Amino acid sequence: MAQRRTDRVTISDVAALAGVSTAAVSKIVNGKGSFPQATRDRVQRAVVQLNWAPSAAAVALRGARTRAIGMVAGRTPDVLNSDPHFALLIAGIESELAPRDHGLLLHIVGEQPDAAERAYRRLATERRVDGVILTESRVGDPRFALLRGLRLPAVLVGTPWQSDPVPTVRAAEQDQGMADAVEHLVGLGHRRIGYVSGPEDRVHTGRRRAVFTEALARHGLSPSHLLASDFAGQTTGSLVEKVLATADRPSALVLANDMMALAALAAAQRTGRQVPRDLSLIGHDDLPVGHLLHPRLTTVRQDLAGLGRAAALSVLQQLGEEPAGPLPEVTPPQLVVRESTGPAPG
Amino acid sequence: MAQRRTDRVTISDVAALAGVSTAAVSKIVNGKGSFPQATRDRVQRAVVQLNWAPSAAAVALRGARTRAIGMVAGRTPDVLNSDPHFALLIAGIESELAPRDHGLLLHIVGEQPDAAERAYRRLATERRVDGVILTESRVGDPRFALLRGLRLPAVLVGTPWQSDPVPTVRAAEQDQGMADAVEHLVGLGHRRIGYVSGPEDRVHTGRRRAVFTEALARHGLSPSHLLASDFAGQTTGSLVEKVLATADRPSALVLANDMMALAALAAAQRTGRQVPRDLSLIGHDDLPVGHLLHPRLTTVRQDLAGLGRAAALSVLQQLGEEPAGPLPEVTPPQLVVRESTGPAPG
DNA sequence: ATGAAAGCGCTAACAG
DNA sequence: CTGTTAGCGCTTTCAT
Repeated sequence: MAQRRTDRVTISDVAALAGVSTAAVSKIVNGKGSFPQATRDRVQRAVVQLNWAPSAAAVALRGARTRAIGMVAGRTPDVLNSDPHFALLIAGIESELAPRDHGLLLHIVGEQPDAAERAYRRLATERRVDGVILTESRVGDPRFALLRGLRLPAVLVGTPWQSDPVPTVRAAEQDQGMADAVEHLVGLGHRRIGYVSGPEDRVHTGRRRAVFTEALARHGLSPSHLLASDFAGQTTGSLVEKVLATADRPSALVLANDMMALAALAAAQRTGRQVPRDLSLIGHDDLPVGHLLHPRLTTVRQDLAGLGRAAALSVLQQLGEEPAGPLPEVTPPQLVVRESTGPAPG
Repeated sequence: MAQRRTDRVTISDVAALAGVSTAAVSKIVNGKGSFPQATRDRVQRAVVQLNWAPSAAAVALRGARTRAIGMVAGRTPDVLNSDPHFALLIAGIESELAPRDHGLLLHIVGEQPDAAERAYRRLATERRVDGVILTESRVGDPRFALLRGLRLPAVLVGTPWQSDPVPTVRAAEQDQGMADAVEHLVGLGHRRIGYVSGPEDRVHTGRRRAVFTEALARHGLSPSHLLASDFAGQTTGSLVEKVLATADRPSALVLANDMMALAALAAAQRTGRQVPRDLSLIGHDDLPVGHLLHPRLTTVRQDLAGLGRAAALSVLQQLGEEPAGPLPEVTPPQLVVRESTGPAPG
């Protein structure tokens, strides 16, 4: 009796144990043909007993589907870390991929533009993934063209740079949250309201600032300050410290994300201001950290997990893995009033 | 002339264009045989022109190597988010995998124990990855046995539960940071020092608490409080608020990570205490957020990126993808004194 | 209803 | 030095 290598159990081992052909095993496991219950049971038992599962490589080679989705984060570790919205997004993505037996192949590359491009290119040419999820839409984003050339299905989470070059998932009423934030502040009597934006190359940066400005304009107001920061909390901190030291300082500040708001809060405390007594603060995203601050952060909540779920489903639909149909609703950005906003001072 | 499908360029296309056999292409691309420069050039040109790269699936099927490493995070999205140390770790891992052309396949599953097990099992049986990186060593961790049964190479980042059941990467002098933290506090005159620990099922929880207690004992002191919290900042916040309301409250608190310290800081402020005047606080990990707080957080820095790098290299060595040899040094945990610690009150 | 056989794209033996 | 060939593990016609 021939001694097979004990490693690597294959479909043939299962077939042998069940006393059927490999073709039968394949069909039964994939629910294809129609077999007598007895046969099906024998095969199922053999599968379990041998702890067998089809080799992903063989399946991929055969059918050209890898059952993996790619994601490339073009950020330095540090910045990635200080903007934890990624984690929420990824969790949402995974929650749809996992039950459908798809994996998420993650690449964190530096900020050099060609590093990201190389990563996408390899994902495509090596056929490691069936599709990719794009985040952090940028001005003049070169990835759409690249991915199209690579014929790699993709979804963008967020606002595309120009026309819809690639399927996109985003919340309806995208701008309402920011508009509400401004209303809230104005309603509290604030007149000197500033905005601290993130990196200029992000598409949403310009957009949110525009919404902010327009919302103020509806009250005959204009921004007291338009500060350009980045995602590094340090920058925001020193920027805000500087502004608070001036005579025409704002009584309220809206910031592009919660980590920046956290930095602003510290800056305020450092310069002896109290929040919200001397300065109101509104963040963006509603990251868990906002609850942990004192005062608790008023913020514009984004349904990051929902966006992740919708994005995953969207690629899956493009791949024909998921029946076409409307994507699940993503909850629109929504103002969550907590403790960091209050009446305008004196 | 036969019209090939325009899609999916394969090695045969390259071979045809270069006028050689597929074997020649394979060898030249992989630097195996020895060929005249002219041939090599023709092949290289064809590769570039066709934008070809070997199909990962075919290579994997052939060689049984997928060039991917797996990681399973058994956490709920929210908890994952509030403990961003993952991001730093992953960044470290990627920084070694990427240049060696390996991917990181990430699975975020819930906290149900069997979810993680299923994930590992599938990673192994479907042969989606060549090895895995384990984090968050737990008491009675069932993963070692599982992975061994699955014959899936693995490394653990952190302290194993018992004997070394699986290769492990960690810093030398693991306990020095915590010991220094206690020294620092005692040196500042603190006598009532408490510790707020994370989930009991983590191996490091008991260990760090023990080191804390021993370090105090060297000064004839014992912990004023030993609080058992979890990673949800909320829990820590209310725990700390409660303790601060008592008469025998601590004058200093050491916390199991920086997010918990952040929560403690807010709790202190909420109950009208000033840090560090009324209460000194020491965190753990040195996450970027610590810089952004006011006061800036004194913390025990962990070289998370270094751990990630070492872990990646360690699996790669097990796989024979990387020459055996000593792993890079991981910087030992180190006390970073900033502003959240000060002289004991009164 | 079930099995034999071809072939997905690649590489390692083996010929020439 | 270079090409032919076999086969990795699986699925899918096509026969039986």
